[in-house]
Parts: sequence; structure tokens; C-alpha cells
Amino acid sequence: MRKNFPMSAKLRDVAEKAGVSVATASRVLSGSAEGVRPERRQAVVAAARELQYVPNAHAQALARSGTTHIGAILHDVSDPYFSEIVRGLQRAAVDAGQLVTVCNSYRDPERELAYVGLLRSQRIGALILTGSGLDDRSYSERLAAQINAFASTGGRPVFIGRHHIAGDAVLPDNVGGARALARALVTMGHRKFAAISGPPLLTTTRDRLDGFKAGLAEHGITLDPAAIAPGDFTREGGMAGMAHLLDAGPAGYGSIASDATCVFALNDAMALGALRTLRDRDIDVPGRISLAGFDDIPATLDTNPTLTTVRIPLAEMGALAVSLALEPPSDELRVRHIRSEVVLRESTAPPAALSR
Amino acid sequence: MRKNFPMSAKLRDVAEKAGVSVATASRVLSGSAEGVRPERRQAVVAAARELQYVPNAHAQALARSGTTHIGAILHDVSDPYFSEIVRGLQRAAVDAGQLVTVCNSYRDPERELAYVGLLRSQRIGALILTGSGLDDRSYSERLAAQINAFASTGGRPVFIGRHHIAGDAVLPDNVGGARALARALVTMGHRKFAAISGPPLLTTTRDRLDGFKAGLAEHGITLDPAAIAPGDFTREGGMAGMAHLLDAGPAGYGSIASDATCVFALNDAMALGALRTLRDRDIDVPGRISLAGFDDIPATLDTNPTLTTVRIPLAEMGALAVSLALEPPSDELRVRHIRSEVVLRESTAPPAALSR
DNA sequence: GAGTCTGCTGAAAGCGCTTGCGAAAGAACT
DNA sequence: AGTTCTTTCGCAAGCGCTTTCAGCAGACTC
Repeated sequence: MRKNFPMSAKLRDVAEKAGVSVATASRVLSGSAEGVRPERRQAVVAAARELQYVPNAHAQALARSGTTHIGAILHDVSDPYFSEIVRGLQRAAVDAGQLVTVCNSYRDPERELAYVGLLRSQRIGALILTGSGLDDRSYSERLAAQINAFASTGGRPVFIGRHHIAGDAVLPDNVGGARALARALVTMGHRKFAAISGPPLLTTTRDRLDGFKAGLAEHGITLDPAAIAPGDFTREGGMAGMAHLLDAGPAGYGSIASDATCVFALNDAMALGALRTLRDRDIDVPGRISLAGFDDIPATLDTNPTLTTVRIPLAEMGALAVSLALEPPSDELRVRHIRSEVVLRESTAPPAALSR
Repeated sequence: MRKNFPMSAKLRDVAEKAGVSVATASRVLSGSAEGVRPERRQAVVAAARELQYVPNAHAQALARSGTTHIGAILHDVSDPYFSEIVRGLQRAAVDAGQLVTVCNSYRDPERELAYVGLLRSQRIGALILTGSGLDDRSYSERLAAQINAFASTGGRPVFIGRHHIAGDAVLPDNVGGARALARALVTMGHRKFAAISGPPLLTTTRDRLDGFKAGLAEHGITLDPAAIAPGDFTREGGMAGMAHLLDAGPAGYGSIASDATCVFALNDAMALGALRTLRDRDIDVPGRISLAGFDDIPATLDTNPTLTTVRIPLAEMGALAVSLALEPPSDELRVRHIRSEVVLRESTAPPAALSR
């Protein structure tokens, strides 16, 4: 494709026009050499400008065997959680003169694996894998194989928010954050909880749920398994999850909502959905029921009531991942643990009837 | 950098292991040839798998002089407006087997120009420029030069939502949408309006403002220039803009809010911010004042009240841009006009005191 | 003024892959 | 068995750039 086009000027053209050899031209244009007489230097620069010369990055990559490209694989850029991360990634990457290729895996393991291959073939210098890891044997093994191969050829894999297979990692404190949230909620007066969970196989789901349970357990409270609605980390999932809690309720329990005074949605997107369902049914938040999310995506400030959540510094994590990727590799894997922080807002309040 | 690493397997290794020539290996691995005996074919495939062979995309790009990479330059991926577009872009690109490199320009013309160069040097096949164009002479000219050079070497530039310099374009109907919105608002009963504008140099700002004014004009209403607060298309800008309207008010007019019954924020992000300011001051929306935005980003559904806005199919526009970029080039520039649609939600209602 | 350095340059060898072209090896015909 | 087609392959020439290495001035020694 795109053949027989007046191919853009190449280094040779510049060299000819400047009356020097390609070697010299390369030296001045790629900056690597000071050892070129000023006059020629200028001649080359002038010729390059005149010809609108743009170096062929592929040729350069081939010749130098290395690129200035970073690959990032994540669930979906338009999901605020990831787009915040990407923002941090981008910023740090640009500062380091790197370009970023982002790929949406839509949480499809196969697609993710395919992207790893594609990105590897682009000879990216670093690969950043974001999003909860999947707790699946076959997948993990295949991914590990790819990652190892990548790393063994000098590539730098970095994981964000997921169990790291063979690379540095930036991990938010899901367990601790959820536990702290549970504590805060109990302190507020809540005793009966319900939750909207995430995809069962995601490690994030497990960590947050476990942390939350642990926090409750500290106060001798248990989370009834029947009060855990399935969810998928999307807004729609949150809507459905809340509806599930409200309608079906666990067999024999009647509606959960008439029982629980506080619902923990495992991420903000679902909390947003849950809030919508609640509003649609005219259920007062936090009057009748308190609601908390996790992540602290920007939208949590625009809801009414504003959403209580656990803040994790998404953009910073992205930036941190890039800097890890760009640091010279070390012998042992580096893991950066990121503190999470409970942010109490309007969507949670002491249970209305403090009777109990 | 990253030298002396056990470089990953190359085609030659695969060929040797399979006992064939690189030419043959290339043929089977790159699929371009059916003319290879099945047995050898399999031998090559097997060898490739065994060696974990990953083709070097740079070498391929160089040899074929062409890539399967699309570049996209936009304001900021984490801005919902753009992340929706990117989502559409990504989807369409993947379907076409293309990778996408996204670059955040942060609306900085210099950065944008620099990215065009960088992306060109990556020999991307298509370049998608998103976000409002800047109404600046020098910038336009330099960009046009770059774009023309790109196009003249077979590259396919496509513009989304901005005046196209020299490439196909996907344009939302900003003028028409804003006009329709104005009509709807007037029909609802409003007579006095205020607006929160965008960056003055952006064409989008002008189009939306002009459209809105035109809509009002149809009913003999004019928008007092003093009732137009400056804005910057961000949430914070919206907060400030609304505060400006509320506090400062135009000299001699007293507070705009005590006058206008409806505020049009030129995009949803600002509308969100405006809503926040309104809530902070306990000003009822739409009871005391109606509010409308533009774009219909997902977050408009999560506010309370939900936001009246003008819907433009962001994701579709992204996808459309990719398909334009991938179609064989035509002689004349193709321009796809995208219909926008007024979506009335809870944030607008007839003015409380229909006295007037 | 012969011998050494230093500083610039250019020739040329790749980087890993694709592909046009001719050769080899069968297949199909007299 | 000798010819003529087809297939199927491998050779080798790039793709555009970087970088080593050796060459050649001119600047320095003594």
C-alpha cells in the first residue's frame, strides 16, 4: 500500500543537498556527534529544513535496535479509572520523550494476550499492563510466558494494580482501603451492610471484598453472602446490582435494603449506577441508605449527594509506572505500594434510625 | 540502550530451525504467499512458535514501507469528550487491525505540531486530529504545511470536530445543535439567558455561541454580551464561570442570575462545574435557574438533576474518522456532517415565575 | 622537516524483513 | 525419453538509518 508516492525526503537527499555524506548528515541530525564542523552542521540543518525532512522512525529503530515507544494495555480508555491512569502515564511518558500506544483489552484475556504480542513486535521499550489481573491459570501462564520473553529481550514490563507476574508493579492498597472504609462506616454507626461485587475472577474484586469483610470483622460484623450482589465494575452493573439488592433480596430475608443501612459498591462506576437506581426509586441517600464506592474518580464530585469513596491516586500511579519502566532494570522486582485513603462525602451518614 | 541482550529470535533463526530460507519463512509467516508446500509451511509455523518468534514491526515497516498504525492527537484522553471519541476510534481501528498511538496536546499548539512531526516520523498511515481548531494564522499555516507534507507522502489526515485544513473531516453540527437548543429553551418559556463560553480562539466556541445566538434571534431575543462569562471547557472553568455570573454580574446590571432564568454552558464539563457552584450556593436547578450543556458526555446522567444537553455521537465520530482514514483516498476532501440532537433532561424547566 | 596527534569525514557493514526474479524440481505432454 | 509448463524456493537487493573503522588533513612536537 501507499506505494508510488513521492516518498518523503530521506537522509540521503538531505546529505546530497548539503554536500556531505549520509554519515555526517546522520550525525548532525541525530545529535549524537559534536564532531562536525559548524559550517557543515548548518548546511545539513538547512537542507533538512528545506526538504521538510522527517526521519523514518522505523529505520532508526531498526538501526539502533530500540524505540522511544511505550505500550499500555488496559480495559478501556473511556472508563474514568483507566483514563486517569493514562493521563498520568502520558504526562510522565512525554517528559521522558516517549510516545504511548494504548490498547483497550475490554478485559478480554485473549485480546490482551494478542496485544502483548503486537506491542512486542513494535519493539516497544516498556509495556504497562493495567487493570485487575485475572485469576485464571492458563491465562496467567501464557501471559507470564509472553512477559518473560519480553523482559528477556530487554523489555520492561510494569504492572499497575494487578498481581505482577514478572515485572515491577505499582499496587494500590485495595485491601487496606476497603478495610479502612469498613471501619469508618461502622464507626459511623452502621451495622448491617450489603455490597455490589465485581467480576469474581478479578483480583481487585477479591482484595476489596476481603478487605471490607476484614474491616467489618474487627467489629464482629459479618457480611451476609446473600447480601453481596454480583456486579461487573460498570455503571450498568451497579444499577443492576442495586436493583438486585432491592428487589430479589436473599431468599427468606425480604429486601436487603429494608435490612442493610449501607451499601458498598466495589468501585465508583458501580456506585454511580447504584445511586441512579436509588434515585429512580426515590430512596433517599444517605437518609434511608448510605452508599460508598472505591477509586475516587472525578465524577464522584458531581453526583448529588457526592460520593463517599476510597481515593487512590490514579494519575500518579500511571506516572510512577512509567518512571519504573524507565529506570534501569534492577535485579529484584520493584513493587510500589500506593496508599489509599477513605474520603467521606455526602452519600454516607449515620443510619437514620439509630435504633439497633 | 538495551544492547547485549539475547536479542529475540529473528526470522533467520526460524528459517534455520525449520530448514528453509528466510524468504520462505517470511512468506508463510506474513501470509502473503500460498505457494509454500504444506509440510514446510507447518515446519516454519512450528519453529516460530517454538522460538516464540515475534516479527520486528520496524523491519517490516521498513521493508514494506507502510505501517498498521494510526496516530491520534487530542486535547486530553481523560476528558470524557475525548475519551469517548478515542473509544470509537479504538474500536474501529482494532477491527481494521490497526494500532493507535494517542497523544495529548493539552491544547498547546506547539505540542500538537511537535506530535504531528513525531507521528509522521513513525510513518503512521493515518493521523487523526481531534478537538477544536485554533483560529490562529501562524499556527494554521504551520499545521497545514505539516499536514500537506504528510498527505503528499501517502498519509491520510482526518479531522474530527474542527475546521479541516487539508484532509477529510468529521464535523458535529455545533451551530445547528446550539440553535436547536436555544429554540427549545425559548419554547420552554425562557427569555433571559446567560452563557458560559469557551476559549475564545477555538472554533467550537464560536460555532456554539453563534448557533445559540442565532436560535435566540429567531425569537427576537439577544444574548447580552455582558451575560457571557468566560470559560475554558473544563469543570473548573464552569465553576468559575457560574460564580462570575452570580457574583460580579455585568457592571450596572446587578447579578445576572437574578435576571437570567437559564444558563447555557458551552460544554458539559463546564455545565457540571456550574451545577456544582449552583449547589454550593443552594440555588435550585431548575427551580430558580435552568442549566444546559453540550456534548452529552456520560456523566450528564449521573448528576442530580440530570443535565439537559445536546447530544453528539462521540464514539461514532471516532469510528467514522477511522473508516474515512482507511478508505482509499479520493480526489476531493470528504466531509461527514454529524447531526446533533437536543436532549432535554431535568436541569431545564419552564422559568419559575412565568411572570414576565 | 620528519614524525605524531587530533579532529573530521566518508565508505561500508549492518539492523530484520519483504519481494522480484530466476533456478530447480516436478508434473504433464508428445 | 525428451519437452514444456507449473509450482515452489532461494538469492540477493533493497527499505532508511546508525555506527565502526580507517583515511586524510592540518596542527603539533622535537
